[in-house]
Amino acid sequence: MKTRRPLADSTAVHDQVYEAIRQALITGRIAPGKGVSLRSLAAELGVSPMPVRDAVRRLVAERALAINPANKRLLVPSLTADRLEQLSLARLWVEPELAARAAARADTGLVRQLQAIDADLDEALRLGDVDRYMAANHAFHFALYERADAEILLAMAGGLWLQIGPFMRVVFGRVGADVLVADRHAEAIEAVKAGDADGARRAIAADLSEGMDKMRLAVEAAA
Amino acid sequence: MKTRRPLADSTAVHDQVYEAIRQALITGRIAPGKGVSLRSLAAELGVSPMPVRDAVRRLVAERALAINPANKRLLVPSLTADRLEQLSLARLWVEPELAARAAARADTGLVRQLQAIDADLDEALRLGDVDRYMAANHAFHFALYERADAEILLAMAGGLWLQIGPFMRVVFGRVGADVLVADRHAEAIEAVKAGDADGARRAIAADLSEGMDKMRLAVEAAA
DNA sequence: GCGCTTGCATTGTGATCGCAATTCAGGGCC
DNA sequence: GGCCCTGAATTGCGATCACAATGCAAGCGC
Repeated sequence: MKTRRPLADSTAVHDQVYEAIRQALITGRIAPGKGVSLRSLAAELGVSPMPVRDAVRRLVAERALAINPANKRLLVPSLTADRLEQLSLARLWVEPELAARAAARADTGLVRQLQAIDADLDEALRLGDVDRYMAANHAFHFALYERADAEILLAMAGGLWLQIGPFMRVVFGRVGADVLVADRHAEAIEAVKAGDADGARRAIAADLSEGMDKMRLAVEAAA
Repeated sequence: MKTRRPLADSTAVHDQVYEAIRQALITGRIAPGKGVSLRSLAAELGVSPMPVRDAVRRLVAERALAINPANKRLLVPSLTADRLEQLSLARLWVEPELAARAAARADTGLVRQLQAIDADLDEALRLGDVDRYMAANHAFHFALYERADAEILLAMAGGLWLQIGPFMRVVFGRVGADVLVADRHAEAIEAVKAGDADGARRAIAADLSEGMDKMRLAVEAAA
């Protein structure tokens, strides 16, 4: 337990903690609205409260976690229609923009990479493996977005996905993953292959738009 | 030095530190590209390194500070044309959107508030008080945006202003504040008064667009 | 005189401790 | 039986210490 790690060779502990909590949030393992605590998280992850504090600060700054202003206690933000609407709007702006830039900078390597991820995604869908589907979907979008060479916009998109994560889990829990997909990815790949920026923008916008509509319905149904 | 504060009555220390560093960044008191350290900041602010760590984590998450990936040391992000372009794009999307929503929800109280701030802004301009001008400009925009009742978009706008802060200082250092203003604020106020969402959107978009163009020129001139 | 190396100062990270405040359960009182 | 009050446990915040690693500069060797 007390083994001191040589700090520089691998990622810092607070980064690992950050990733762990992030994944737990995205996959919905921590229920929205529920309260958490530094010490409980630390115990659960087998680390001291210190790196958890650092990770939590980051997550709060990214609005993936919230602080009850009265008692200053941590809690997972609740899923509201209002939040979803704002997140949808923001995603529908940034992500098509990133897709358009990426398409303009694409090469055959990217196309092959996207095709491979999309194949994996279809496989996950066929098997009904929700976790794998979500991972592949994330991988697909961000493999594309990274090519946009737009650090700030990319970070914005990452933050939005982090906040939208819990909503996705709600959708999958209600309607199943299969209804979510109406393959706009192939459309996007074609646009990328052709270097068609506007085509990629439209494909990604359509992809998001459909997904967010499903989430909206699921959230409304939950209320 | 060791006086323990009753924590609940006022804001926490790490929040005060956050605000202090934030202001220092926005007003350009810490030069971009320069390195800072937790202990030096702590000493400068007269607090222990601990709350500085918390504040810095937040600022890094908001990309107002950066970490040199090699030595993990802190530094103020440099001003590049690429960063400015992305920030401009993002601002030109969120802020007009916020303005439009605010205009739809406005009342006479907001109008009076905006008029008062704008008067203060003009006064600052007349006196050549750059700090006061920047504070008033910030106050004007966010008094409006807060009325949009869109927490997430508002936070996004806040993060963008924080990142754009150093650029503003560069502009003022080069061309002076007076050339920045071509009073779109009056135009915005009129739209708000009339509840004209699209008018407010256009006015704010024009305001930003002109300001960002000035910054672009200043940054290009610096290279 | 110049380059390299060694030693010290500084840096970020993590652990541990103390404090104030809130939360919650239990038990006594009416 | 229901209400309140009290005490223990939990929580977030801040301070201090320890440690590995990097940066920097003085001093040695050539």
